Amino acid sequence: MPTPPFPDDAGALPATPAFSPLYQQIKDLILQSLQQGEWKPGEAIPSEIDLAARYRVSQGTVRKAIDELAAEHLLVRRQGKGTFVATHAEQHVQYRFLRLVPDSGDRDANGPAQRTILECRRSRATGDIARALALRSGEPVVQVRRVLSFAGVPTILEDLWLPGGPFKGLTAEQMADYPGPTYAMFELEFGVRMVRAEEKIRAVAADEQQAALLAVSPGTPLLSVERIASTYNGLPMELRRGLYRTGDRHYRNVLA
Amino acid sequence: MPTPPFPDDAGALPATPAFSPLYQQIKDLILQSLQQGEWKPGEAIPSEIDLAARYRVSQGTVRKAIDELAAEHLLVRRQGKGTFVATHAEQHVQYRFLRLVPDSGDRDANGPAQRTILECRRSRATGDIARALALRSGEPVVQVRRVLSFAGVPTILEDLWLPGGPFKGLTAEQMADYPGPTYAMFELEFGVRMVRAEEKIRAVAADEQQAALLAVSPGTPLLSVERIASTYNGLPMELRRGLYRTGDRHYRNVLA
DNA sequence: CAGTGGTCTAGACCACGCT
DNA sequence: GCGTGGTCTAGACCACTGT
Repeated sequence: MPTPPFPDDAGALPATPAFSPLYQQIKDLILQSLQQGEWKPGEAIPSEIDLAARYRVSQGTVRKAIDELAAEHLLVRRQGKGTFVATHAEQHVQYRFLRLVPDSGDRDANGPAQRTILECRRSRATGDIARALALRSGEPVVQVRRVLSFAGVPTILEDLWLPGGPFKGLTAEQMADYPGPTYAMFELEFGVRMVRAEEKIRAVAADEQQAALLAVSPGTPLLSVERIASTYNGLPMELRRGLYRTGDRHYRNVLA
Repeated sequence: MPTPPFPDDAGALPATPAFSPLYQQIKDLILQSLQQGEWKPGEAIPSEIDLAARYRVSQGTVRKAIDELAAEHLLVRRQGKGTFVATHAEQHVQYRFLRLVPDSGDRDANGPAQRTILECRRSRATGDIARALALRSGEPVVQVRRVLSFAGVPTILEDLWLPGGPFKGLTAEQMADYPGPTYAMFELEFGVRMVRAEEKIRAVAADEQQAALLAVSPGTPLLSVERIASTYNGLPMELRRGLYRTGDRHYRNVLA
């Protein structure tokens, strides 16, 4: 199936050589299958040998493609068992996207966050929301406002905007009651897997309303975290604006 | 040279199998050469073929070791030229550790930062400084305070602590005058290459002195960024506490 | 035991950068 | 043209997981 990486057949010399290694083509094919839901989060994909046969390629080439996808956390290899589609529904990668940790470092000190849904309603995208979600102004979105508390202490105030199409039918109950990460619920209920995110972080002062919801004094410095999360194809599927109390917690980042 | 990955010779059954793949052993040997300065930042290391001969191993095994070191940004591969020791003295990786970017996104909008050194002196490690740098209380450190400005606007106020041994002789002039990243100067002048860093981020309010140095009103929310940077062997070689103005800039982070 | 991913090798050929 | 890293293959064997 994958064309061997020969120079183009047509006589016209291409401005871009458009050379793409075989393993890259295989990677794209696997990515396509993930995108189309041929293999769902948590499921095993076919063995390397099967994939090699399917794509008429050596096992080594498939291996290199899978290696890269595993490095990007789209797949997870498990020796002796197989290769699996990564999912947010795993104890072990639970907090891949939440960087706020207790100063003690012990993340599980006070268990999972309690969620309080303040609001969950359909609305229409304003200019900047639309821009962030690659929609047009006025297109339907789902808007959620919630507070996350740890050990009873309100710590994060978040607003979420989700594109109305893929998230049609999302309810406050779903947001509140699902046992596990919100992104795991998105996978299960809406078939949307968040794969990558970009965050912009600032320091801001709490206004009256924010202060009340987070039980701090107005003017308290808070971390403002704006996140755009995207799926396999790179299309943005969530805009999130959070305010983090950083009294006894901090945003942890590793530069490598 | 590298012992084949056979089970231990001794009869005692090991609690840890202590199995280490060949490429991992090669990786460690290369790392050791980097640590000992056999190849310096910016220089080329021997070709894969040479290394394969040196370690009595196939080229593929060396390749896998180098692949991982390149993924960790310790080495840089350049097709047709060779493999080089990574360095901070490169236009292209200039800002690998500075995550504060203009809201416009264009990092080079107002060129490199201007550095104002407020202080540069030898002192002795207090408890928490010592802990961060893996020293004992009272051991000598070099302490630097500086302001970074962009287009004339003071934006970052930083305190640096460096272990006194490796950084013996560091002067304010060196900190101020070196044309290029500070970490490049550390490589060149002190043979210390920063390889990894961990940051803890909080929101704080500017006090009187900080406000004056950053030309903002007291109480302005600022990003507090505490960084511990380490060398090849993982030993911490710098503690840095910065305060960032985030009026028209933000700390950018990618979650992948 | 069979099946999976993980390691190691050897060899052929390709793409790139330099001289 | 030569030397570098980059791709691709084929085959052997190891380590881990389940039956």
